[in-house]
Amino acid sequence: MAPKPPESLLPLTPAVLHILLVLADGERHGYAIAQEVEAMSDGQVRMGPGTLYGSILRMTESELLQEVTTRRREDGEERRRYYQLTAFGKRVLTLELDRLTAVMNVARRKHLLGAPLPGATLLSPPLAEGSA
Amino acid sequence: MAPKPPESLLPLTPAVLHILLVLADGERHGYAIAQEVEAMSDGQVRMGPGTLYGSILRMTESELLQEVTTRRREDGEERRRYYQLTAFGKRVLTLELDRLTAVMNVARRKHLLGAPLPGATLLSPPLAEGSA
DNA sequence: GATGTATATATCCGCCACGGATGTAGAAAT
DNA sequence: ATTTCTACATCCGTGGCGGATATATACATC
Repeated sequence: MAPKPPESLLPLTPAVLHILLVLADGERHGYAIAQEVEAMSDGQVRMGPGTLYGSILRMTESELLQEVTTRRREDGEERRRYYQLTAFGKRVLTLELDRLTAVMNVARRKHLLGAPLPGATLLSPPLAEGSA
Repeated sequence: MAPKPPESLLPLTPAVLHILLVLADGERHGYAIAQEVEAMSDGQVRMGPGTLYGSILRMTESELLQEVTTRRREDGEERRRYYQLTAFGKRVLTLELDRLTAVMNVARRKHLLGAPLPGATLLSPPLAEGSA
């Protein structure tokens, strides 16, 4: 069921990439995503509600994410809505990181970066399970 | 005359980043830029005329580029319009590459990439101080 | 107990970049 | 002569961004 070629979603927008990166650690609710993005980018990337919930909606529609239904209701946290990556989302994230690695390699060849990457550039870590 | 903080232009769109990367080698005319971008991205990034000339226009307005006037007229190449990076453009490119390096480092910490970057030299030490 | 701030989600809408379609035109090839 | 490639330019529909705004709960402060 995600018969869409993952390459067709590339390149990702910064907002989408950052959301995927946060969710690579595990499920999060929307507000937490925004906070982590800001933290991980050292305050450089700020996600307002428009970008946040708009991106989440589009990403859910394109099946990069899915809402976690098992959680919630346990405490008084009914307000929060948790999201997690789909297998498709992980694949797209990997492809985008590969693409960025290639871009960085170009930059390095042009001596725009300091350090050379040790050979093994883009190998995709085993994708493991496929929920969905 | 470029009193605009370079960070305000970040993050760059893929089109703008690729154009800057091509021009980092030296001056090029528009059509050559499009060809090199397609070549360097291994055909993944295709730049139609709308994106190409639209981006060049905006980049010139924001002083990332400037047209080269000394050239031309030498042969029968009056058609071509050559562009080169400004110092401001080089600075923005460096900042964007630093930003991308930081993103890649985050990805690496999460084990989404294979190889560790040795130096990651050119940014300010990401850890260190505890402001904010 | 009222007021303020942080948490948390949601919608609306203007702005603007992308990028395909289209047009022009000289140069080179067939 | 016609086609193709080079080279630049403009138009405009689509869609993401992202601030403004709204709602509501929890908690701290006064």
